[in-house]
Amino acid sequence: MENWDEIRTAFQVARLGTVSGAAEVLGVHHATVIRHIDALEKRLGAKLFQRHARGYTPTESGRDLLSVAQTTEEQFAHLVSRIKGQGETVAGELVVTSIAGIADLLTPVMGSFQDKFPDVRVRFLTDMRVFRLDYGEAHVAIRAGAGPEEPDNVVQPLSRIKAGLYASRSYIERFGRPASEADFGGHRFVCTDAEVTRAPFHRWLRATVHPDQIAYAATEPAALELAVRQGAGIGFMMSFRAADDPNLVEILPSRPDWDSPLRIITHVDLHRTRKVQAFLTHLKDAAKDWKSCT
Amino acid sequence: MENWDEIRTAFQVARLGTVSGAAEVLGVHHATVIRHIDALEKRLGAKLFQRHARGYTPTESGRDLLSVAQTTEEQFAHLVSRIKGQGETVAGELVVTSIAGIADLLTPVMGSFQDKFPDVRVRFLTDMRVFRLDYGEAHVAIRAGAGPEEPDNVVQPLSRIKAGLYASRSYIERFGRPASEADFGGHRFVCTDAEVTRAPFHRWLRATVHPDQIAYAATEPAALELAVRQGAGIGFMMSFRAADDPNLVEILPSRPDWDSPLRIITHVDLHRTRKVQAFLTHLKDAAKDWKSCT
DNA sequence: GGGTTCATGTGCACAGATGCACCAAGGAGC
DNA sequence: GCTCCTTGGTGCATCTGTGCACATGAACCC
Repeated sequence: MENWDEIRTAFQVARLGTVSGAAEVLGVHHATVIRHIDALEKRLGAKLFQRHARGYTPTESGRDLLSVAQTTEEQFAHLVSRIKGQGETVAGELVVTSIAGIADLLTPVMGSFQDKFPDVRVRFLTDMRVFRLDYGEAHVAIRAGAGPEEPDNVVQPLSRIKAGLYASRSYIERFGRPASEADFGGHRFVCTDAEVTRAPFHRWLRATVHPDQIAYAATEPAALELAVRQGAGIGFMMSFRAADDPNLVEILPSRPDWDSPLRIITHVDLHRTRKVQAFLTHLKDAAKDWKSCT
Repeated sequence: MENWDEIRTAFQVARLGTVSGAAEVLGVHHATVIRHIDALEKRLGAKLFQRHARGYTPTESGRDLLSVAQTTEEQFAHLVSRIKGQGETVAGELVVTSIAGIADLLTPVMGSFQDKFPDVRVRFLTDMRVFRLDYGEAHVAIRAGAGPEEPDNVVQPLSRIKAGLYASRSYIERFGRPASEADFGGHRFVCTDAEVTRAPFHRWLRATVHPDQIAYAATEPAALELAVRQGAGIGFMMSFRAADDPNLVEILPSRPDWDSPLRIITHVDLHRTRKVQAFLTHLKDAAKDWKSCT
């Protein structure tokens, strides 16, 4: 069955009983209504209406169409009101994606957001690959570093994640503690395995120490972190993750160029919706409390 | 929500994920699809799809539309198959109307028809007023006499209802039995009250006997019949109704010009359907068995 | 019974929707 | 890194569908 508009026209004729009445409701000329009915009946090969001087009386088929189209109209009306209201309410699915490293920071934010808006179902996706906002994979992405800013995306700065150079007490007991950058000779380091890394502190580390000094390399950030904690070498960690571990010693004072700027990225189509705006506001509020760690 | 076709277009885009695919399925140019989506989103004030190089990905609203339109398409498909098959099956409602006088004859016909086609719901309407086929009030009408044949109606002869001139034995005991038409003087007659009657035997009676001889007149055919049975006078009765009453005596041999020709009338739009045809065949078969009474 | 009103039906002119051609851009595969 | 292919986007010519005017017929009211 092609041409749903003709069904809609026939529906109004069946409901009102006259072509003229249907034409007025539909906002078209009554000639159009007649032509729609004629075309529909011709294609169906069956009469939907009995024509007479007082109007159109639906046949059995016409009454069948009436009841089906009646529910269709109601369904569509509900659909429209849902869609129109959808931008105005804070409900439904909210998909947030970020790098795995800051999941600790974001999870409580998600939780309190859901407390505030119970109708929201949060999906928090962390994966190695970068989720694509323009494919509709997520509403909001939180990313680090200065990534490519695609034209369809809205980018907002969130906060700066401070990274520090740490070593475990067990490492210091074995290899000593370098007093400064000049004292790095002979020390062992932990660094990401990837040659090209976007993290500024890892770029700094690769530029500063000799490649042979990198005793432990891994692709997984969590693995690197564990290596530092277990004394495999001196390495970078997020300050907020190292802060509560008394076994870790900060080797050098933190430098601003090690910081990773966090950015909030939303697709321009979704950025305007109240749901996304509510989450952005909530996220920025929560980020103020991160100051102690950044 | 006006313009159901745009919803249908959006449905196919959401289902297939690409504008080109939807255009092919819908049999239109892909530019048309784009314009439909744009118009729909503009009117809704919400994005239904995220556009990207690999196609259109439905948003939350788009997925909502998808599921609603999915069921709509299925409903319409069912509707179409019902309507297309409706002319081919013998089921649903069958509305038959006739004059009250032959309800005795028709009721068993209805019963056996329903036995043969259990899916048919029969409505047998008898009323003083003439039901109008062109208003869809009935599928089949059985009428007597030579009525007006409207252009939209299909008229078929059914059979002839024989009428006879009867008197009760009690009447004959009191007033004697006329041997012939010439012997009618001094006798009492029962006739319809209406000056203009379409029944041929009543026209004959009014033309034959003096008005003063009409001792009993009524508008209701059943009342006239009862009057004859009770001995109020000599009067016409349907032969099939008088045959099984031993108390009634036929005064004159039946004449062909007293017969009422029965006609089957159907609306031209409904005449072709299998349901009506099945009933007409069944009715004509049954009418052959009426021969004994006609 | 005649005028009035409201209904459907149809020829014609126009406009908005459609199709076409072409362009641009992003993946996929080599 | 290259080309090929698929997909979306847009200006322009065309055509189908729409609106208008008018005709026609039936029912209703005075």
